[in-house]
Amino acid sequence: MPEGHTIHRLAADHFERFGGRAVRAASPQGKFADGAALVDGQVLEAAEAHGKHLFLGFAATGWVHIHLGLFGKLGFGTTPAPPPTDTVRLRLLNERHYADLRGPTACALVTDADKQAIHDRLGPDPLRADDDGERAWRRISRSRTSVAALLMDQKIIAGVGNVYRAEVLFRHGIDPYRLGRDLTRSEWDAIWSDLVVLMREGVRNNRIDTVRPEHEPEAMGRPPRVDDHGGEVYVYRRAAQPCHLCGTDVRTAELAARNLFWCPGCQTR
DNA sequence: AGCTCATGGCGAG
DNA sequence: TCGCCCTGAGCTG
Repeated sequence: MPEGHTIHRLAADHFERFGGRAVRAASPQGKFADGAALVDGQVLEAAEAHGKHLFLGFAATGWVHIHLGLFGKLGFGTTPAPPPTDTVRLRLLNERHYADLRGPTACALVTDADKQAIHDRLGPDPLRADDDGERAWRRISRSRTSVAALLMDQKIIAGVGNVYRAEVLFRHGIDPYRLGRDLTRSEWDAIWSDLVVLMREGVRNNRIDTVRPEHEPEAMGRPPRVDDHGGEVYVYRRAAQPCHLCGTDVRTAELAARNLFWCPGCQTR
């Protein structure tokens, strides 16, 4: 269950384990049997992420395009690899490592042109060094859509998911129902640069932590918090619990078939 | 055993 | 806006 930080981390993890050498590839589940057969024995030459899309580059074969969707998972292990279960869409293997892909929305061989078309339809990614928030701002500043919906739109900005959306809006005190065109330039600049910092830290730690040091439970005089999804957050999945800062109950609502979380006490701008 | 829910996204209408 | 696709964990019974 990934946001962009997970995918960038997976790209680096793949290259570290499999880069520059021939890999064995198989599709125990069968849905990628043809692709796996073409990749089998090829050298992994690149691993790249844009938003939630992962690309594994094999010179003779092209790119394996992977999108995990909501349920997909990639798990690494060291050899000897156990027999794959029947849901493994793709297993990569070398002398030392294996990687099992399960439940992806997409796993397909694509050409350079196909890959470029995917880049072209995605917005700037806070984790890509050459990207900046300019293109996103142009669309946001003209949009009558809520900033909450815009942040989840991968054509506008790539890699942000439901957790980063909720948390970055909290950190900037912004009401999620504000319209894009009502955002100020300086508010957007602050959101973008904050996402760069938060998501880089997400890649490093392989989890989403958004709580500022001065708001950590210890600093607030509260007992350490046990979190059920692996990171320290302000509002995500904390519906009806008191806000860490103001004590107001965190609210939740459905927006475009996803759960939105925010603090009505803090997010008033 | 069956249900619900989850850090996503696509295409049909 | 809705239905649909993909998997697995954590309930309930």
